[in-house]
Amino acid sequence: MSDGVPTIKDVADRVGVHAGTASRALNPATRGKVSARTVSRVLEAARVLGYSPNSAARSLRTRTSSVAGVIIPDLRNPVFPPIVRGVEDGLREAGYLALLGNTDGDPERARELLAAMRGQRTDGFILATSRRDDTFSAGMPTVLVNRRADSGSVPSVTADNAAGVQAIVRLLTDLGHTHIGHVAGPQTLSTGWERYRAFVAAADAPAKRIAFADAFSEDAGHAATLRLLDAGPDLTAIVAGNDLIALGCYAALASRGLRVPEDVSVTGFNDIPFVDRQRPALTTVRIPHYDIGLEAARLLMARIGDPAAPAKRIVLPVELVSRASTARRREDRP
Amino acid sequence: MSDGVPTIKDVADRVGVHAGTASRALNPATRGKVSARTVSRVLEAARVLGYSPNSAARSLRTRTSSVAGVIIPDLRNPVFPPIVRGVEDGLREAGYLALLGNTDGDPERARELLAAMRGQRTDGFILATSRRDDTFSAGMPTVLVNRRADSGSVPSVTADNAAGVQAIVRLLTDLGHTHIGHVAGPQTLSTGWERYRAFVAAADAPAKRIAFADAFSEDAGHAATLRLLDAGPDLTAIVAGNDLIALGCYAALASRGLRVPEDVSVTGFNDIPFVDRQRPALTTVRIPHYDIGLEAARLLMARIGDPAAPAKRIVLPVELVSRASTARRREDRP
DNA sequence: TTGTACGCGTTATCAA
DNA sequence: TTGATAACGCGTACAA
Repeated sequence: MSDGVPTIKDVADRVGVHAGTASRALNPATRGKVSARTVSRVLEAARVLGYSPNSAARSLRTRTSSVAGVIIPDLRNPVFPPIVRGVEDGLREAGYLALLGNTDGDPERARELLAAMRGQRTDGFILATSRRDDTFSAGMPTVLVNRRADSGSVPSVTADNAAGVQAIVRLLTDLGHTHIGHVAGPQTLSTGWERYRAFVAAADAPAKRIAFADAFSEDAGHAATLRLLDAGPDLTAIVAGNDLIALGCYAALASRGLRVPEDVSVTGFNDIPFVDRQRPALTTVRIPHYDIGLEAARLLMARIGDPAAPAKRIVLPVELVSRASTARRREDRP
Repeated sequence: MSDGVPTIKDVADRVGVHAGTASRALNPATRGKVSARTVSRVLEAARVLGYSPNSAARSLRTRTSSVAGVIIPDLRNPVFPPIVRGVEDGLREAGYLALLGNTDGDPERARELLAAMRGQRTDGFILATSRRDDTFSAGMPTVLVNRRADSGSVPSVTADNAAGVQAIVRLLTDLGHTHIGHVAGPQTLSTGWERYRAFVAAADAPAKRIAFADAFSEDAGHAATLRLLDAGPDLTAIVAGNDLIALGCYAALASRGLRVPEDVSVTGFNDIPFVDRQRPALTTVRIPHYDIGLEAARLLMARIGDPAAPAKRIVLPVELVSRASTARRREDRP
C-alpha cells in the first residue's frame, strides 16, 4: 500500500524486516524482545512514513479498543462540561478516547446509545445519567458518576451530597434560622433524592416546608417555590436542590415582594459558573466536578485492567461557599 | 463460539446457511439479493442469539466506522457545550457517534488527538480549535466550526462575526457614541481576528482606542481594558471581543470609578448563559451555537457521503440582543 | 533475535 | 439465490 495509509507492513518493508518484528518493535511491551538497533530503525521508519496503527485491526485481534463510552443527560447543563473534561483527561492518562452521548434524561435513548457504543467495541462506560432507575450495560466495566446504584456492586464517584446539605443547614442554623424550607430537585434523580433525604435528616422540617421541583431548572424552581410559599409556612430560609433551582427561588421570592437575604436566605448546590455574580451572590456548595470526572475515569481504567478490582464507591468532599444570599435571621420578621 | 459473543457465523450456522448469505441478509442494502424466506430466518436467528455485529471487523473490511472525531479547545469554555451538543445531534441523524477531545489550544495536542482519532476508526473530523494557524488532518473529510481556513477549500460553519460587530457599532452610533473603543480577543484566534477586522472597518477608530486581550477570558479582558484606559482615549463605549472580555471590562471600569452604562457603554459577543443576569445585563450578539454544531455535522456527513461534494462555507446569521449595558451617550461627559 | 503462519469477524468478489 | 474464498491489518505462538 505505498499509495494509501501506511500499514505496519510498509514500515517493515522499509527497514527490510518482517511485519511481526516491526509489530514487536512498535509495541512498548514487547520492545525488549527486539534488538536496540532494529527498534530504532523501525521507529524511525514509522515516523518518516507517518505510520499510525489501524485500530480496527488491532481491536479485532486484541478485543480491546482503547475507547470508553461517556453518557450524560445534556452537555448544556453546566454541571457536565467540567465532569466530562475530567473524564477525558483521566481517560487520556491511559491512552483512551471518549465517545460522548447525550440522553436528555430519556432511558430509552440511554439504551440506544449503550447498544450503539457497545457495538463500536467500547471497552467500558462512564454513566452520568442520573435517573435512579436507569439501566446500565450488563457485563461491561462501568462506573457511575454523580449517582450511585441501589445495589452496591457498581463502582461510582459522587460528591458528598449529605455533607453538603448538612453544612448548609448548620450555616443557616448558626445564623439563627429555625424555620428552614427545602425546594427539592426531582426525586427520580439520585442527586435530588440524596439531598432531600439529607435535608430531612438535618433540618427535621415538617412536610409543608418542602416542595419538589419537576426539574433541576430555574423555571421548575420558580414554580415550586411559589407552591411552597402558597402553602403558607413561616420560613426564613430556603435550601434549594441546586443552583438553578435557587435562581428560580430568587425570582419567585422577588415576585412576592420578598428580598434575599433580608427576608429569606437562599442556598444552592454545585457552585456553577456565574452564581457568584448573581444578585445577591449565591451561597452554595462547591462540588469538585472536574475531579469527580477524573476519578471516575481512573476507576474505570482500573476496572478494565482488572475486572475483579474492588467496586469502589468514591465520595469526594464538598466545600461550603458562603456568599451574600444568606444572612442572620431578622428578629422582627412577621 | 457458542460460549462467547455470537458472531455472524453462529447466526448462519443456526439457519444452516453460509456466513456470506447471513451477511447479505443482515445488511439492508444487500437484503434484496436474498430470498425473503432466508432473510426472515436469518433475522430471527440473529434476534434469538442476540447477535450484534463486530464493528472492528466491519471497519477493517469496509474502512468506515460511523464515528466522527470532534476536537475543541476546552469544553469548559461556555461556547462549546451547545456547539458540541448540536454536532452530536447532527451526527446521530446519520447514525454516527462522536469521539470528543480537548486541546487546551495547544496545536501539538491537536496533532496528537488527530493522530489518535485517525488511528481509531474515525471517518471524519469536526474541528473547533480556533487558532488560525492550526493544522488539520489532511486527506480526511473535515469541517471547521467557528473558524475558517485561509485557503477556501475546507468547509466551515461560522457565525456572521462581521455582521454582529456591524450591528453593535450601529447600535452604539445610534445611541450617539462617536468615540468607540475595542478590547479585541487574541489575534491568533480566528474569532478574535474577524471581529477586530470588522470593528476597524465599521468604527474607523484610531489605534489608541484598541487594546488586545491575551485570551478570551475575564482576567485578560480586565487587564486589556486597564491598558486601554491608561492610553487615555476619550471613549464612551467599548466593544469587547466576547462576553467574558466584556465582564472583564465591567471590573476594570468599576476599578476606575466608571459606571456602566452611565459613563461607558459595554458590549459583548456570544450571549453565553447568565450574561443576561449580570449587572448591568450585557448587550451582546447571540450566535446560534447549537445550529452551528448541527450544520457542521450535516456538512461533514455530506462530505463523507461524497468527498467531491462542494466545500460549502456556511455563515449563520446572528442577532443583536440589546440590554442594559448600553445607553445613550451623556452629553455632559468630560 | 527474527521469520512464519494463522486467526480475529466481516464483507466483497467470483462461481456455481 | 447461494456458497466458497480471499482480504482487510495486526498480534502472537511457534519455529528457526
